[in-house]
Amino acid sequence: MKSLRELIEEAVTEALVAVVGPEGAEIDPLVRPTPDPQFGDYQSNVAMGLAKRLRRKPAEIAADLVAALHLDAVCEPPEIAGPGFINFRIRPAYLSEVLGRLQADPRVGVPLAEQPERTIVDFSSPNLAKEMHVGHLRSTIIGDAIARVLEFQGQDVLRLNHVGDWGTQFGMLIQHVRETQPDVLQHPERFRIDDLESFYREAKQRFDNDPAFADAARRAVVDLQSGEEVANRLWQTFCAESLRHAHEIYDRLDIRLIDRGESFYNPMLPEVVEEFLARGLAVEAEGAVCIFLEGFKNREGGPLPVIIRKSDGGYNYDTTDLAGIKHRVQVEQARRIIYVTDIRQRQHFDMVFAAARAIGWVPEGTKLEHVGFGMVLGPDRRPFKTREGGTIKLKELLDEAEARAAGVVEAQDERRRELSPEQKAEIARAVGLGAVKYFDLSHNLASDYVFDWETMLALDGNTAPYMLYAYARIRSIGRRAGVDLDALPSDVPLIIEHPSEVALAKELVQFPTVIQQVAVDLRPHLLTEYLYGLSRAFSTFYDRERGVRVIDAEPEGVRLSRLRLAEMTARVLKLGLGLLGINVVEQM
RNA sequence: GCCCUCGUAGCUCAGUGGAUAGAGCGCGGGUCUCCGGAACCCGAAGCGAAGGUUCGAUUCCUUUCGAGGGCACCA
Repeated sequence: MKSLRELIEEAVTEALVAVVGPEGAEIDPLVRPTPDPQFGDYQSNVAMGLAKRLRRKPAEIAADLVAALHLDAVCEPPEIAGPGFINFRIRPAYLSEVLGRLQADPRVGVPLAEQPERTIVDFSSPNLAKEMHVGHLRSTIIGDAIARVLEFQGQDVLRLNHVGDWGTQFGMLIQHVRETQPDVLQHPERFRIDDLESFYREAKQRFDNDPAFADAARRAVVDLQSGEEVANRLWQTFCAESLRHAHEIYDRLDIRLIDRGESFYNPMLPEVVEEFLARGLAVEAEGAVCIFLEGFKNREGGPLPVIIRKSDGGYNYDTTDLAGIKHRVQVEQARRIIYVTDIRQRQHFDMVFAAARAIGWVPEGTKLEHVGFGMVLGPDRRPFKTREGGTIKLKELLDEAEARAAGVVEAQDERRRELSPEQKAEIARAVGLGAVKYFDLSHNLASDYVFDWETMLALDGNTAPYMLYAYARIRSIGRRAGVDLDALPSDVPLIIEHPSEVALAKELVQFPTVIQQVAVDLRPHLLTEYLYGLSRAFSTFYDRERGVRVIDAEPEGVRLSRLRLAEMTARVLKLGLGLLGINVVEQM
């Protein structure tokens, strides 16, 4: 189904053809939402730009366009305002017709992809040598939300956890453990993530301060690569325990991921280098195999290469990522590959994408996209750390979120004292985890944000507690009205008359457009903005001064219509929050 | 030095080549005998700066100031 905006765009384009001739079809009709409801819902700004070209006054052109428009079923007669704006106001009758079609649709108008697009979302991707920490939060949350939106569209999504399970850090760990913890080899089952964390710290310190150990660590990497048994057993133990730990976090966050670490691509690395060399796209420079691409410069202004084989013969993440692209395109048949990492890696991905395209691995129309996000900052506006300067473990952060949320729930409950301890715990979990996710997703991707418990757990404003409360309260309307909102007839005649009903209806019909936009732009905060706006529209609808009666509305037809509007609002909230990875609760 | 991201209200954040730049918190004032006030209404207060393109720029371009980040064998 076409969106309102598309309908108007098509009509304006048709009018343009009528007014200026066939080339009118090529003109952007410049249809936009209006900045102010007094100007209607949409406006076309095309007349102003045409004035010079046609040597006529914009208002006259606008008048001709309006005369040629056929939108009677959708809009009130368009008005010309200001220097030549054409203003469109959607007819309430049209809104109720559209909503009437959506009320029986569990997808609320979001179309299912006719031709699912094979899509890979590469996200979370922790380094397996360490416990998951706050640095992994954003990729995990954002990647999951993006995957959920694309899955809801019916795309064929593969969620890949490109874990760091290879490289020098494992050499350090292996060597350190081999020297100091013979026990681990005998009893790998006793080995826990906490041990890994402290081993890593110790190993890192030795690596930085003891050249002999550093050498041994590098040799341990060689052992690992050459299949030496002890090194490999240790490596497998580390990886297994790390992944077990990571999936505890994922389960808690309700996130599914397929682990496919860097080591998966190891066998493909030599041929990546060979292929670039054979095609003449890579050359040896300073002992390393480099791809020099147009437009990338180093600090001295010289060329900046993609290094695919180091001078010591080893491979790095450029090589692995290139192998990854090749595999994902050729074996996985991906048509869209989305990398969710922090924005500092933007240049790396720009270069790797360019290299992959240069060698022809990426067919026309296949999209490689980097979703880069900003840092999580502490109250001091520095990268978020513990008071002692250590990293903040994800597990502890989630624990604290739930504990703090429990306090919020308790304070709410004091007004009513009707929730059981189990209910409170469930609500605290939903609110706490929801708060962390929602706060993250509601920020513009590229900007850093300050991690602030108070703001994210506030009951007012654009927060998870507010949204969850909004949902719970609407559900309670059903209970109080003695109606099962989920069992309303699927063809309730919708009466959209009061301004607050019109405003709410306009919000509801926008849902498919917003989902579409998030899927294209990969910006989850567009969805949080929308859901917040929807909640506010409902708030006005339900307000005793500005809104309408609902539970006790008369006659029955009006009451049913308004209950349906409430139900649809709840449904969109639940669906929308669900696409952000946030679970709702029926009571709060 | 080059490149990237970003500078919007006291604070935390949205936003658009178009008509008067929006929320939340905080602040000042007011309303409703309140379907669970997630109340509601009014008000003060802002596009870092300067140029340019444009009928129109907060948005695009240039310069400049400021913040953070990246810049050859870590990922």
